Amino acid sequence: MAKAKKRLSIADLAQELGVSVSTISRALNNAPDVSETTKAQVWELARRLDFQTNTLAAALRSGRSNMLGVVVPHINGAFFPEVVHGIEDLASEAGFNVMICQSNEEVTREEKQIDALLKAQVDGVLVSISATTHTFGHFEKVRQQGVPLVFFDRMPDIPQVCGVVLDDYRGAYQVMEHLLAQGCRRIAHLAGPPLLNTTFQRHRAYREALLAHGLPYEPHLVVQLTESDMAAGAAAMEQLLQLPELPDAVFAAYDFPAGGVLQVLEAHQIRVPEDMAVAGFSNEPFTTMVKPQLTSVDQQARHMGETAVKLFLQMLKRTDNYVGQRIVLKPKVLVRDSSQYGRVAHQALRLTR
Amino acid sequence: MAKAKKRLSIADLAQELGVSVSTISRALNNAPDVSETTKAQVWELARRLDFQTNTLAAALRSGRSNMLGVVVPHINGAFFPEVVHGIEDLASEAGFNVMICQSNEEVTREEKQIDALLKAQVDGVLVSISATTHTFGHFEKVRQQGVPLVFFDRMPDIPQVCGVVLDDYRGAYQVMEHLLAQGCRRIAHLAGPPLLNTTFQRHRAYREALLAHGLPYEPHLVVQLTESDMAAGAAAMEQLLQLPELPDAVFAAYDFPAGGVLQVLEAHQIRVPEDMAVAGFSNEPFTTMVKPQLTSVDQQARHMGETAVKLFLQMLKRTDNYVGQRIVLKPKVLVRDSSQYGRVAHQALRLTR
DNA sequence: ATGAAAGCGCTAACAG
DNA sequence: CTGTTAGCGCTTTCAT
Repeated sequence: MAKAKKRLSIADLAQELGVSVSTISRALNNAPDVSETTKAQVWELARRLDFQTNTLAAALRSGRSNMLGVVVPHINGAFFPEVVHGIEDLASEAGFNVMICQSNEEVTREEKQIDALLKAQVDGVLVSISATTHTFGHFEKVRQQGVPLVFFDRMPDIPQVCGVVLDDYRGAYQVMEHLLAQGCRRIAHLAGPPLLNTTFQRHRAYREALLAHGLPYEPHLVVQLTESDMAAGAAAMEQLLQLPELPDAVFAAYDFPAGGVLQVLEAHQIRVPEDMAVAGFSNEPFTTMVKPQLTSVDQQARHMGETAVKLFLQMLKRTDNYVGQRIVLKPKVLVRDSSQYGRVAHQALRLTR
Repeated sequence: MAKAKKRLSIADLAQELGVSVSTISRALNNAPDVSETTKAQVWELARRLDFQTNTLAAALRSGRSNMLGVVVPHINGAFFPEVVHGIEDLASEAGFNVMICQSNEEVTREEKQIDALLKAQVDGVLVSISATTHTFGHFEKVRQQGVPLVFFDRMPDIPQVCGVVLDDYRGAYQVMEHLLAQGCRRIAHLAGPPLLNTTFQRHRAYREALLAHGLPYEPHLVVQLTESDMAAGAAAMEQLLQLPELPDAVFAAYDFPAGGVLQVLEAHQIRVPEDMAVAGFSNEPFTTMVKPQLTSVDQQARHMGETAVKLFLQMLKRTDNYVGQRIVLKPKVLVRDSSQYGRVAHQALRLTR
């Protein structure tokens, strides 16, 4: 195996072509003030020698790295991967390389990741905060360094943030209206982290929809999930089954717990949706694979990712202290058999909230 | 909003403390030859001023970036995210930052990602190749630059590669033995990309298990999947249903297609496993949420990720032309209701192949 | 249209 | 134990 050869630098190309390094640099960057002939020569030589410009050096000198940092809480399930897809598509189109980091739902890790990104001199940071993020100093730091900061889906509750979110309230409210329209009157809720905007809104919609329909908000019908996986949903359902009076519907803040609910109900031979309707949130692919298929809410993942990048590009163009906008995407409720009596073909809910 | 202040450099710290930059550098890097007192002073000052060492400059100068590049075909499903978790855990423990890239199952993208990683001067590259990777020049380039290269799960068929894979053959063979033991005699196979080592081995095991049991290998019972999602599995099953004589079992190379199979069978009111047994591969979480629960094979995702990092660390320590080893992990067959008549509590298969 | 030269912020000899 | 110094490879004025 060949010993690590010294990589060539633009100086090598310069020497080879008998021009200066600056000419090489300009040619490689397609600067407007280089003659077409030299430019062609340089590119040809670079191609022939398989020259790779050292991005580190370029970034160090220019202050721009052409890298976009992305911090997500995790990449389980379909949502975040799909968002990341959207991000990558648009970002690479715009000439940026994307660096993905997982915070693992831990603030400390999130802080470290942000630090690492900043140190790597990324040109922008896109973040969906962790469930344990209740301090925001690390985000301030990003802004102080003049690095565009865009949030997506999960957004901190601080002023002047730029980002794109789903209208979680609306999505959840529509689910509730649907359940209520189906005749459910004792609806339980499996709630996500109360400090996340997303699950907070879903919970709020749950509550307000009940009240708007003259039903009481009963705290013992609300179970706080500690995880967002199947097991957590199953545990929550077991807990609900201890109640003297059972709910007639369960609305979970995430799909996986809703899946756990279905399992427990089946084990207890409780029919869905006849005895109990079930709905989740996220439109995970598995929701159409379970029986009955799970009612859920589409979160526009891909669109969200693309929008985040667009916001970033906007910030990049504007002045230093431009504070971007906040975009809200419309959710799409997908009514399926787990909540639908009689399996009537059902149009998307038309809501007049 | 504050205007992007100039970030401080070690020169600033040096001036502040009245020492030289090299002392600062050494202190910050915990070099052994710095007095504890100065070291403490430096760290204290750095902390107080919230100094961030510029990794770009450090990497440019030292040639080491403390970054590990990871290229995966995608991050859908649970497998690759889990592997990535394993990688991140061990890598961050060893002081490396992980940069995740998706090839999207496209060689061209894979090549670009590798180039980008190389340009960013990563200290190592961990790759699971795309389904369309049939040329390997980009991997050669990695080696030529002396950058440790480790494959995981999907590995190119070239000599002297270092990596960690699952014993896909064994896993698939065990599934087949299980199906045969259950009395299945006309087993269909939904095959993955024939040029990927993983799915190639699963297919080979399918074939050889049949032959070993005196059964014919019938090409029309093998459907080549074009995607690895539910829809592809559903389409494949519809195709199998056209056969004059139906199979009595379906072994899919991936879980999601197997899920699609279940759906189609249910739509056609074909009972599982009584009329047709079904098995997948990957042990996706949803496999325990469908009804009947899906027999599958655990791929040791986390362990695989950790092993890949260990291999990388080994290569880092060795000489330039050390070619790492190839590690094979044992799969674990998980027999569930989709293939198990009579729902007998079943131990993990004990195999004497 | 091209070249010369000054760094970006840091590390690593080498010298004390 | 600490300081001096020469770059890492590139971009970017400022000249020409």
